[in-house]
Amino acid sequence: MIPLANKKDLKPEDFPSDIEGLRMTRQRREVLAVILRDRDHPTANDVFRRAQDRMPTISLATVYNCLEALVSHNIVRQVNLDRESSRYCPNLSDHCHFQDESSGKIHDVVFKEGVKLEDILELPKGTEISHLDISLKGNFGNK
Amino acid sequence: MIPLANKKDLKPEDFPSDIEGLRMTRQRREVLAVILRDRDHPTANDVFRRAQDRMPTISLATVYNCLEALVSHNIVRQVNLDRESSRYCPNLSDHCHFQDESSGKIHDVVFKEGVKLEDILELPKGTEISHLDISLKGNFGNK
DNA sequence: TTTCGAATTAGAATAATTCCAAATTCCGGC
DNA sequence: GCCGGAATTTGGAATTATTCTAATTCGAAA
Repeated sequence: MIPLANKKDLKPEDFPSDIEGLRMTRQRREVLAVILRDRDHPTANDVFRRAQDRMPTISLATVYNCLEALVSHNIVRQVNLDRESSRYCPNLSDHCHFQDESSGKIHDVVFKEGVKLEDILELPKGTEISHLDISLKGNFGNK
Repeated sequence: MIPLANKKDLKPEDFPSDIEGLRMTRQRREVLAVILRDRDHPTANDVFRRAQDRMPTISLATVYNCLEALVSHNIVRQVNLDRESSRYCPNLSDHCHFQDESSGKIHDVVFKEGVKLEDILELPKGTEISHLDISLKGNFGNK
């Protein structure tokens, strides 16, 4: 179900040649590897700089192309907080994002067991949800 | 608590000279009046075009300035969906946003009675939430 | 009425992202 | 292995929303 979620140390060249119907090119492997390795919700530009370590000729446009391909094939998730640049996240399970205001860092937060949207929101009957985005900002108590 | 939420038909010139500690200039009144009148979550540019009807000399920069002043004084709320331009909303009560994928229109959705965040999310004890954003995308069933 | 800080303005600047057209790579069939 | 068409990559230009800047205007208080 989340085939790649735990493959933190898989080398790019070991990825299968096709993931979720997406042909894995050299660049796409590299971009994906960066996102799986450093799970700190990097921006496109972060990914670009990191990918350059192993692939100095990769271009920013390609990073954007790869990210869009990976996102549209549900291999990685795009995270938007306010008007900041998009960030990318290899965690595909249902979760939301908490931004610590003192560090700016983003943490994944999961739902409590058994929570369903219909229990929380007044939605017209029959409403179909295709995307859900929850983001929080605040501070951890122990500070 | 939500002093302006229902003042749909208040004329700009009738606004008090100070709202939530913000001095109400001619331009700020006009911008606020537009947001209170048309509750369709306009973008800054929408607000600009509408404000020009009654105030042809207002500038886009001013609209941005006014919006930022109104938002930071908690008089209107800024709504960000994905990477689209920010939208503005006079509804200050706790609610979230549902974007109908077929029309693009945005609807307010409220929480069910008594729902609390701590009941829904696995948050480290003591976490303080300063901002919460929930947005949904999908379709109404009856279509 | 004068004054002074705040607000407004037009236009330039910025930043993230997308677009474009050319060059390269990939892959199946010969 | 070689060829052709399709997909991908690339650098740079273009776009878009928003912010910045510096000059001007406004407006409340003295």
